[in-house]
Amino acid sequence: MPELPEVETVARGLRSAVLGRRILSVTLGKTDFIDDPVALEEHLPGRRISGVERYGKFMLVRLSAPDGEPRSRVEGPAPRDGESAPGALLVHLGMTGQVGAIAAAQPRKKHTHVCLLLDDGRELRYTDARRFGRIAYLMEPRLAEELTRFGADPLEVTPEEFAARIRMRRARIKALLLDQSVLRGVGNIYADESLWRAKIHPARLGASLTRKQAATLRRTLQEVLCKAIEMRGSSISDFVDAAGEPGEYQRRHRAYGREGQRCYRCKSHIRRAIVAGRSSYFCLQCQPAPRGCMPLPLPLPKKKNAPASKRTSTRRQKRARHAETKETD
DNA sequence: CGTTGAACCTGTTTGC
DNA sequence: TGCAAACAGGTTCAAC
Repeated sequence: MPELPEVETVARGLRSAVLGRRILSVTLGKTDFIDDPVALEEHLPGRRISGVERYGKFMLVRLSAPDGEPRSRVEGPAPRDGESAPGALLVHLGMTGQVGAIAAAQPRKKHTHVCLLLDDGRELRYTDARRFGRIAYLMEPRLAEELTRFGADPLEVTPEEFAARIRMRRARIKALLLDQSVLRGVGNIYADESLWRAKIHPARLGASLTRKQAATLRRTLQEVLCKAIEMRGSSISDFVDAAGEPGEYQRRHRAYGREGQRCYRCKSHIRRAIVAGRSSYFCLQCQPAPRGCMPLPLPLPKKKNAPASKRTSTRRQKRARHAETKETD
């Protein structure tokens, strides 16, 4: 789940927690999700954390130039000391990645695979049970390259550019929203939430959106993302920020994860279907399906003896979620 | 160009 | 009660 708002929340937390700290040493656990583990061990010790930025769902932990070594002037324009320079740690949280700084003496949680000992006695730790995340140490030529494959920042994109990126495409709008080369940072939750608010069905083709709909979608997407950042992200299962605190935006969800519950606008029931290969939640009433995808089927067949008629009857509720969907506008 | 499905990985939920 | 299949979802890649 870490999408743009969650990553932004973590990045902010990290900024206030470890900015300016020097890395003394590196300890690694499993490394199959790290581009070049040896590079971490070789290049991080001695460097200071000079900045933490978010780029889509990535965090960029900027590192100051190594300062033990007298940087030779002849090698070209050396970056001003201390400022973002030659290298950065690219961190993607995947789905279960967590980062935070705590006293080095504290026992490490299970699945902690990267520990950076800092000069204040704490450790910056990366924990990721599923290891869907990614960590890479990249130096400037390659870093910039790496970032070129991403699309526009959803919070910065102009109405014109947004429309251009969506309305010329024949792919489904849901697929486009999730495509990091179209927009960087949107994931399943905020795609569904913005589509619900814009009253657009996820299976619509990008090219089928009117200018007005594209404009509306851009606006609802930005509203949803901004509000989510304000509320420190959505904690569906295990997201926590850099301080270990969960977010609150899950209380504002109107579509995501609400299958079978009533639509906040029209009181019909929220449905779920697989669109663009992902579970998608929407209100068929508010978000009319495009022609020819009427009964967009679910993941589906469990048994073949089920009396095919009672798909609307028994709906087991998740009471765990009940308390969370309450609202406080 | 687009879509689909598999694979990666493991904790949690669901089903029998 | 217990075990196993299903699920979850970000990203990439192969296949159609």
